[in-house]
Amino acid sequence: MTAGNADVFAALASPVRRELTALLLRGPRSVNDLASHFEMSRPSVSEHLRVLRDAGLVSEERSGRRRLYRLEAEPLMEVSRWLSPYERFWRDRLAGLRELLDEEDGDDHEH
Amino acid sequence: MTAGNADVFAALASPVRRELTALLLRGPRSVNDLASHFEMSRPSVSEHLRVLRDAGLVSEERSGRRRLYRLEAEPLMEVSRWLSPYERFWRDRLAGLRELLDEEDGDDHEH
DNA sequence: TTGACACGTAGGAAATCTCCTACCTATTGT
DNA sequence: ACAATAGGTAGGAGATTTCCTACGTGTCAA
Repeated sequence: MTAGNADVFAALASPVRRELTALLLRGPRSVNDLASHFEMSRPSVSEHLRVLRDAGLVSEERSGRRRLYRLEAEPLMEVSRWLSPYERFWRDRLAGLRELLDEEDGDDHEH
Repeated sequence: MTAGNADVFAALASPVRRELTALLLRGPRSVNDLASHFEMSRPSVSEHLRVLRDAGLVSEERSGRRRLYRLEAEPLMEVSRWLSPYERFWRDRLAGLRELLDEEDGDDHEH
């Protein structure tokens, strides 16, 4: 029961929390370690970690007087599964664009 | 300059807005069409569309007195790019797990 | 045992989000 | 021209987020 109820997208909506997950990608870290990368107070970082934990994105392991936070894969896989129909969508879009560029030599393209 | 400044993750944080993008995956739709799928008032849907637009996730095309909203691929590709290092991460996790299951026949597994 | 350390929680202020009901403009059909 | 349609905007209420400073608890080291 590691809890994975709360909204993963909402958890990832905060840049701070995305930064936290990026740090945890390199391996488990303690709260102070994580907090040292931010201007924010340590308790605020703790609160962000709580949100990530409620979304199941991280788990904590008590190790002495420290707690190691560890990234969990499942919710991220969920995001990936959510994304996949859109992936198909943009592949079609790009295929269409490429087709158009191949047959015409138009010169009125943005980007 | 279709605008893509605002935070894509924040835009996708709302279930309503994810539902809107899902609807738009099937093709461009007018605001009333979209709004008919929700309990919410039409102006509220308009506001959600504005958030999606600010994130570049949708664009609008004026067609007579209606406006067709259309899903845009780029911000979703951005999400996919953000996700890819994590994809590698969970592949490693799953590989490690499989390895472990192959060599041991342990019986003390959660989940 | 006692002080220092690591961390969570409480409570609150300020900002932001989400929804509403008016209300306004633009376009279409008659 | 006029009524109906489509949809954006204003302003505001209530909920939620995000940050802070205290403060409490558990653990280690001397």
